[in-house]
Formats: sequence, structure tokens, C-alpha cells
Amino acid sequence: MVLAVDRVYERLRADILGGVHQPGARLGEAELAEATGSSRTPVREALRRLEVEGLVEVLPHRGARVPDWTPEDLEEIYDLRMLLEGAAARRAAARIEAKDADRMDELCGLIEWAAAPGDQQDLDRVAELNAEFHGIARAAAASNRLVTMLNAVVQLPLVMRTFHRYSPDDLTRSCAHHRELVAALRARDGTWAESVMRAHVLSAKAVLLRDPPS
Amino acid sequence: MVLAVDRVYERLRADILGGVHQPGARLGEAELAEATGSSRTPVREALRRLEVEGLVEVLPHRGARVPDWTPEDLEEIYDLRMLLEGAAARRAAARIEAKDADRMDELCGLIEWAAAPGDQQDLDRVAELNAEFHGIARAAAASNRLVTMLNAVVQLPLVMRTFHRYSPDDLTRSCAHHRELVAALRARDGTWAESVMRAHVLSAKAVLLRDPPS
DNA sequence: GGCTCACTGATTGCATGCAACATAGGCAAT
DNA sequence: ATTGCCTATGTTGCATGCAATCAGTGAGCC
Repeated sequence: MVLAVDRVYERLRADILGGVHQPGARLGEAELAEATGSSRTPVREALRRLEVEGLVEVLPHRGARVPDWTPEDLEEIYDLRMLLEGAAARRAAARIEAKDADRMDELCGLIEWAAAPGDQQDLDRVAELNAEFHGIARAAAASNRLVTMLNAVVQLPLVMRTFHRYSPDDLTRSCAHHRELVAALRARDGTWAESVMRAHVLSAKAVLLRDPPS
Repeated sequence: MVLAVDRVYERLRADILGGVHQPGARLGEAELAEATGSSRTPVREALRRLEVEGLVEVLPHRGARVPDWTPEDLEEIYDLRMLLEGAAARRAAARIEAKDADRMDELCGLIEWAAAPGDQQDLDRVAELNAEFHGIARAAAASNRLVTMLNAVVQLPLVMRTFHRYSPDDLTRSCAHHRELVAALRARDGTWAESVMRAHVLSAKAVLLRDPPS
């Protein structure tokens, strides 16, 4: 048995990150309750969780909205991401197991293929594989607290469809970061891993701020 | 009009941090509803918020509990605090206004007096003043996201009654950190401020891990 | 004697009803 | 024409009822 509040939460989260609910869109409780086949109570509780995680903003008596990020927000968010992802990478270097590193290498290959210019290019698939890659890295950090905090700032790229803004050079650099991160993790070098990860996040930030969303 | 869910949230948070609800204690919804003069609905929503912030743990169908921190948890929490407080201090150095720095200096004096050995020593008052001191620093960072994340890890010292574990030398060092932080902020030196803050947090961590709680 | 299982009591999870509040539109007064 | 108020309407906030689930207990069986 899966709790209704969790169903609603996952659904809402996916829809916000996937762009189904655009920034600024109103999220009516009754509407969401009907859409998820539950009542308003679990919807309200899911909205509270998402509010704390920063994925929705709730105004008293005025309902919930998907926030729209200002450039200052994006700057702040990416700086936090750099800090937290870097710390997670450092922890991961001390803890990662060989099979996880192997899978990350595998994902590097898949990402490189899906990102390469040509008919087979599929940037949405890159986003998906990229999410798995970084998911493994975060899991290897073995810190629930860190993971929770990252959830609040990590998956914005999906909202923004970041990879569609990447130039071919950006994509090449991103793939190089991935390969280097795995190397640093295998070498058990936390400082190296943290440095690569920080560069990786900051380069993503540069892409996003270079050509601001909408 | 203040929302019931916010009342319950503040009350619960204060009671957990203040030690009214000891780690491991069960938090029954009906009990909390009666204690706060509201119904179970706002209690449930407040518990969801506190769950995301890591201040309570909720098991499905089994209710909410105050988590009890293992030494590994404490290590993790203090490392995160170091990161986030350091980042906040760096931002604060670029933004703080003179009157806030003045108040922080004032608080330094009050803390030093209340922390000094003798009849006037009052470690609970030190904790209170210390919270205001760091509250100003965090507010000067002007980052709601950072503040929210810090809330999840910052105020554990209150639970642990940390200052009661401090030796006279620890207290002296803590006060010196405070003075130095204000100097770094006034100098608008973000790196200095971050470094002092990291030292401050890590020294607190050392005290806590030196003599583990209960 | 130890183990299993059903029953009991209590608690959580969810649905729904009602009251409080906020926004929008119309109407009147200046 | 503009401003202010007032009502209408939809929404949120909260209380409560009921079903689902879990911990504990004791009887029955191996």
C-alpha cells in the first residue's frame, strides 16, 4: 500500500520539474485532488512538503503557485548546488563502491553518444541519463540530510531544459567533467572529486546565466 | 490572524529545540492537537514541515518521533553547518549594514559577560544571545534558501545544551571567534568571514564529539 | 515451553463539511 | 472619470468522522 500523500507528492514534483506546471501557474487544491484521485487533505500535506523544499510557494488564503526564478534566485541556487554537490562528491570519494563507479562509466558512454551531434542526438535522454549519473554520486555520499537539501536545488535543470541551451562545446565539457569525476572517485581523492563537481556545477550556471530562461 | 498551522509549527519547533520533547519521544497527533488547542489537521501539516527539515521523523501509520542523533549524525550535521554557515558569512560580508555589525558587537560584550566564570555566569542566557548573534549574521546573508537550510541543522546546539559542555577555554575561544567575525564582516572580507565561521562551527563540533551527549 | 495467529485498543490516513478569508465586479458618491 | 465600498463567488483553513493499519495480548497448537 502506497500512501496517497506520497503519490500526490511524487506526481506534483514530477509535473513541476517536468514543466507540466509552468512557473507562475496556480495550483488549486481541489483541482489537484481531482487530478490525483484523492481528497484535498493529502494534497495539502504534499504542498507543505514542496513548500519547504522550495518547489512551490504558498500564500495564506491565496493558494500555492509554482515560483518563477529571478536571475538572482538562479545565481543563489547554483551557488548552493556547487557547495552541496561538491560536499557530496567529497563524501562519495571515500565511500563509493566499484560497481557504482562502473555504472557511472557506462552512463558516461551513453551520455556521450546521446549528446553527440547527429541524428541520434537526444537531449531529453541526456537529461535523464545525467540525472541517473548524479543520482548515483549523491547516493554514494550516504547522507540523507545532504540528499534532502540537494533535492531542493538540484533538479531545476529539468525545469529549464538546460541541455537544450548547451552548445556543442558545453556538452563536450560536461561529458569531460563526468569522466573526470569518475576518475577522481575511483582514485578516492575527495578534494579532486569536489573540485571537479564544483567546476561542473559552475559551468552549468554559466550556461544558464549566459542565456537567461524565457 | 495567525494561522493555526504556524502556531503549532513554532510551538513544536521550540519545544523540540528547547528539550521539552526529548529525543526518542513519541509525538501523538491527538495529544499535540489538545496541547495547542487546535485539531489534528494543522498538527499533521506542521509535522510534515518539521519532517522535511529533519526535526522529526515520521513512520507511516506509526506516528512521529523526535529523532535521536548518533555520533555519525552529529558529525554529518556539523559538517553541513560548517559549509552553510560559512557560505552565509561570506555573503553577509558583502551585504551587512553598520547598525547590524554594531548590534553584533554589543552582543559580543553581553555574551562575554554572561559567559565569564563567576556568580553572574548564565549559560542559558549565553545560548539565547548567541542565537541572536548568529541570527543577525544569517539575516545579513540575505538568502532565504540558505536560511531555510540552516534551520534544519543550526539550532541543534540548543537541544544539546551545548554551552554547558564548554570549558572556560572553549567559551573564551568562542567569544574570540565572535569578535573576529564582526571584524571580518566590517572589513567586507568574505573569505576571512567564512574562514572564521568554519573554525567556529568546527570547534563547536569538537566540543560536542569530545564528550558525546547522554 | 515456545510459536502462531486472531482479536483488541489505539493511532494514523483520508474524506468531507463548514466557516473564514481574499479577489473581482458592480454600484454609488465625489 | 475616478475612487471607495459592498456584495458575490470561489478558495483556503480547520474540525470532525470513519476506515485502514499497527502494537500488544492471550488463546490455541505444535
